[in-house]
Amino acid sequence: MSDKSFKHVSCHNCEARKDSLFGSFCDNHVDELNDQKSCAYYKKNQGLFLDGSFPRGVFCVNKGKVKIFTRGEEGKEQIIHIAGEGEIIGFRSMFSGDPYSVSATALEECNICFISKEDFLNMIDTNASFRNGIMRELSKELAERAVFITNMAQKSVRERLACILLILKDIYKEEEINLTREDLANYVGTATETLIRLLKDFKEEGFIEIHTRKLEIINKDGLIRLAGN
Amino acid sequence: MSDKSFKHVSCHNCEARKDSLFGSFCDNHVDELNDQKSCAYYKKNQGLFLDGSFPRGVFCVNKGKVKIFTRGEEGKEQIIHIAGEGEIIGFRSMFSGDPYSVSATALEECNICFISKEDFLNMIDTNASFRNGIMRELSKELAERAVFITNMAQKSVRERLACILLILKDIYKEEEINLTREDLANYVGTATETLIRLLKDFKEEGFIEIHTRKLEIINKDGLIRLAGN
DNA sequence: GTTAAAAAATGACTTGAGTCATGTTTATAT
DNA sequence: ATATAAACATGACTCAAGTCATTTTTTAAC
Repeated sequence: MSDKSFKHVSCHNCEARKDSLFGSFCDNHVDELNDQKSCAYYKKNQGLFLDGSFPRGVFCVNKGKVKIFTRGEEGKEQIIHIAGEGEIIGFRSMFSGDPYSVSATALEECNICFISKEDFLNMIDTNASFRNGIMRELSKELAERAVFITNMAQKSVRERLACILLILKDIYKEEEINLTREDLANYVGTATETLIRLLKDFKEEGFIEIHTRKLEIINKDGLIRLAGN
Repeated sequence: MSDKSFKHVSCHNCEARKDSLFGSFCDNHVDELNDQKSCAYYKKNQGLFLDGSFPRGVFCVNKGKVKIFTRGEEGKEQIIHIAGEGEIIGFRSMFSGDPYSVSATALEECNICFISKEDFLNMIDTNASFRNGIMRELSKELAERAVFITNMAQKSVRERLACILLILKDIYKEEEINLTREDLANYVGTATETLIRLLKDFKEEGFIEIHTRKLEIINKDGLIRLAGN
């Protein structure tokens, strides 16, 4: 699957690690982490794991973006989250014996490290502050998803698009948002055609600029007002 | 707020505890739990906690049902979960310093115990199997919410109602489902009028029986087929 | 038991957003 | 460079589900 020949990035000087859950590790723990992890290169659209398969460990994004999604009845994707640099992916499934409830796919060229289930659970057991970080993260995501559910249930597609663009802004930072219209539609929860029409509206209303496939937000405050939370 | 005079239910012979996260506690731990907890009676529509306030501990439902919900922009409730006997409520907010992201209100007369944050976190730190149970629970809910998001995004109101009725069937067991039309609508994510019309359809199609406010599912398989997952 | 208020129900009307068909542009592979 | 496929875009049409107004029934209060 993944190209294991990709050069090994050291955890010590991994920029992504700094503001990740591994960020507060002391030197000893970073040494250990560095020994345990393996590095891999993923090309665009390559899968990390699939809904229904059993997890063998967790992934940590060093570079690139990864979409986390489920599939509805007719196979239509629903994007739940887009993970960026420093995010640990797939640790939810470490604690139950259950298979993955979501799938993960690289959205662009990625460099992603892997830590085995055994090593990861050992860290959880022996490192209380890391464990607390993980629990805090689980709780935080639970809260985020409650908001997501409420938005889906109560907001119009237009409002939801504004919300999602703001979320993406935080993930892509100064980079331009680079998603297919279909992925964006599958995040907002709408039809691709509807999404395309709304993007055009947003452009005409001066909220965004469209550079072919890439999107740039030029009126963040306007979007915040539109999103309404 | 709550009537603290409600008789103290012992954790030792609490039926609800048996299949709760406290279920695997050894006698010593049950003793401790029993000493630490306080019992309270909640009347219908009484709040346990409010979105935005700071948690002082966790609640454990001994008897009754509790709705967990957020509020959208115009104050409209979105029910995220209905907690029944044996469920521990509000532990997500224990791990972050954040205020509650959801509110909780008794749907009927309830008997609910309370364990302080300090005691709860102490259990987490010292009892690894309890801690693992909590982490498993957090993960499980995260997976459930991913499914909920996907349903909201991709299913019709009719399909969603079928899903929610099946979820409620598991919570209410042999009891009849006893929610106002408004609460049901706020769970399905629709307008009260639409929900009422759909309930009528379901009745005419032989899926449910309506006994004034209470609902009885008489064709579970039919609903499963309709819900489509 | 009477009254007031809350919840449930129904009808009429409107519209946001989905579907389908088709055309155009932009990537990707050879 | 050229072909082929994938992604993007637009128009026309439909309908699920929302809103608003009003009535009926149920529940709770006095």
